[in-house]
Amino acid sequence: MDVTPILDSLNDAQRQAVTAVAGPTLVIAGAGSGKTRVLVHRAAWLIDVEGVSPQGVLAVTFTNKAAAEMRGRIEALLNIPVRNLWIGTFHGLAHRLLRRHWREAGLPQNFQIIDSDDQLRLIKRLLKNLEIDDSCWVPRDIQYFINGQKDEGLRPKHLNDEGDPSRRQMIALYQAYEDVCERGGLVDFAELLLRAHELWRDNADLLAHYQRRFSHLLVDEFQDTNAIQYAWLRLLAGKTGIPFVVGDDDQSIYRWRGARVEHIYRFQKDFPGTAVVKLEQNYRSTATILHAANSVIENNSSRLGKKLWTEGADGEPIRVYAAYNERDESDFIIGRLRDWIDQGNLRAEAAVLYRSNAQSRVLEEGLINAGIPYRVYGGLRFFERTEIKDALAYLRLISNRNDDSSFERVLNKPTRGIGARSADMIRAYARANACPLWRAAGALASDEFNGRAANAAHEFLNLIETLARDTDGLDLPGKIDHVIHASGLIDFFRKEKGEKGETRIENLLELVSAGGGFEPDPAAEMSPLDEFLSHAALEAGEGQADAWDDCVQLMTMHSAKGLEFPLVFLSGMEDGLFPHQRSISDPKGLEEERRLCYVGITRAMQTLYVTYAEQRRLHGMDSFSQPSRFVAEIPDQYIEEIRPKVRVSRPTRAPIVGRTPIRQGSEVGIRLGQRVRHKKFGDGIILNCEGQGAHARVQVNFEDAGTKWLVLSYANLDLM
DNA sequence: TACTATTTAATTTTT
DNA sequence: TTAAATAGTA
Repeated sequence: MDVTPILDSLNDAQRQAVTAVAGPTLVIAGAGSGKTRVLVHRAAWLIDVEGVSPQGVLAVTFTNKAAAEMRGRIEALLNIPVRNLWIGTFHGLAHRLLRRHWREAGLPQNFQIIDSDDQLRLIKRLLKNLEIDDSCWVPRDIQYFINGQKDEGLRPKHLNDEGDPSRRQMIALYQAYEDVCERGGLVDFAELLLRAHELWRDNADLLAHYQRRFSHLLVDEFQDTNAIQYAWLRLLAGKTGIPFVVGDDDQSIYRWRGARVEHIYRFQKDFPGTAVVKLEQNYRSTATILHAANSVIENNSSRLGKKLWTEGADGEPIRVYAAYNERDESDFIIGRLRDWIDQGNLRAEAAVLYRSNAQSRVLEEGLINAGIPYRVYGGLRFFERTEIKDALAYLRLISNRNDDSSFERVLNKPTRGIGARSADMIRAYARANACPLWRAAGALASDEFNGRAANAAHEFLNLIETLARDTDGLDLPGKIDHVIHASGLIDFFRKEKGEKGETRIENLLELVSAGGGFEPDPAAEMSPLDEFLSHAALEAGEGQADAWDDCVQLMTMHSAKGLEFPLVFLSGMEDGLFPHQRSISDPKGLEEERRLCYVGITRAMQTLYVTYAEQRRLHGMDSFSQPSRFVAEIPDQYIEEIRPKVRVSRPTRAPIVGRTPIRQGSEVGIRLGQRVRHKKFGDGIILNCEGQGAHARVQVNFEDAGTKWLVLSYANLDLM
């Protein structure tokens, strides 16, 4: 057996990982250390050298993109298409299992997946139904609560209110939400994972079957697994399955989404005899950039510990620019981008990263003015557009009349005279009789509604029935085409003025061709339509098109994870913005921000600029800020400071040490997040600043007295 | 029912 | 500031 193609291109550590003996393996793969390569080559090694059947390998990732890339690369390496090899996202694989074993999972055969937007709407509707004030019970918070519990594997029955009435309410809402999903045959993202876990947990035979089948489990981005995903993996691994997990504890940036870095720390305990391989050699960045990254991340306490290094050159210093304000910052970045482009480089090889999406605005304005093409990552995706979701809702109703979520969405879209009043009555009836909206509408239409409303309701019910009948024999694109026309959606959007309606219609037509291009799995135990609908929920499509154009890349640091660019700008590096205000006081939150910074720095291959603004217009008010503490964590020797050419003279701010009283009429020591004491209101935190000199005001959130705006020169605040 | 005024709040995002 | 959601009006 010639193993050259599999091992040739690997370094020692990578080779050690790829050829690890058949036992649990934990690969700590630093940024740019060839993580995917190791995973791909490991799969090839198992199949080609160890003689493991492709059937016996399960590879799990977080994104569809990663899954597709892995499959492609494995096939390229082995030079054969590997069917039977299960590669997919956690959600995709869970979905596959649930479709296959819907009975055991306690689901209807035609269950449908709802995305987070559907979920939120469903919760809002639920609150309205139960007549709960949604200003008191914020739908988003409830959604967060429900998903958080599911991520931990907890059902309402597992939860205890601990005597806390608000918690009791949350649990009750969770239960009510579950009931609605159950009735409508709806499954949300977290539910996919939870159900798949319960499926195995409660069906020993089934579990045994899959345990026998999958001898090797390959896991990507292991640091991002949540409790239920990890539990699912451990169930599958059982006593004999061999997990091979790859991750980087320093790049864990999704704690707020349920990801638990701790899994990477406890892996060795859960799987005794684990071989640990560290990949620290970096093939992406200059030594200077790596030194900077290492220095920053060293400030985190809980780490496995790892130091990136390269055989490459030191490269350029990291350039730090202290801008006067956000406009100045943007001008500076654009100037450098210009130079870059003028030197004959590709625009697409430059990326401007920021902490939060709102920061893209100023940059975009500047880029437009400068006539530099750019692309912002992370917009609305195809299957998330309203018009597409409307069309999908019709299709879902055709497949399942009990889908309340879809029913509600299109009941009066286009308007057909079913106003808020009629809709309320339908909801009330459905609630009183614990039946789907569909049945409620039918009952009311032929019974209680007066002429006009009854007509409208009948019209809607008939429309759906007719659509179902008329599309019965059609193929998928035919069905979609018929539905978007016959439902009146096309006409509805045609009336929308401006270009908007036109785009919407184009998108709807695009949906038809998406249906045409969709290849249903012949082995699937469901209709191509249902399969397409699931696919739409599970794979929302590309964010923004034009990826092939040569554009400067604008994105958040989160979305930059996994990418690399020769030229990178980290913008808005200010305390309060990054680290973000909301994470700053929580040590765990701060460490995660620091990891995010580490991710940001390690995106850069050759040139890295770090910029911050001393003054920034935030939420319509000017505020002052200090450079991000992360900037100070980069040793001076790697930094070259660039000062603005023209400085507007303004008071300098002294470093804050101890309790410095604020001098009248000056903003010395003021920064967002600063703790202050007021003689009447007590202790608080500065949220915002405005104006200068005698007019300077600050907004302070007092622990007891709430949030107040104070004029600095009168307030006599003490810094804490 | 559609349009307009007002209020409110303001990370990060994939499935 | 501004986007989105809600309330009010024609």
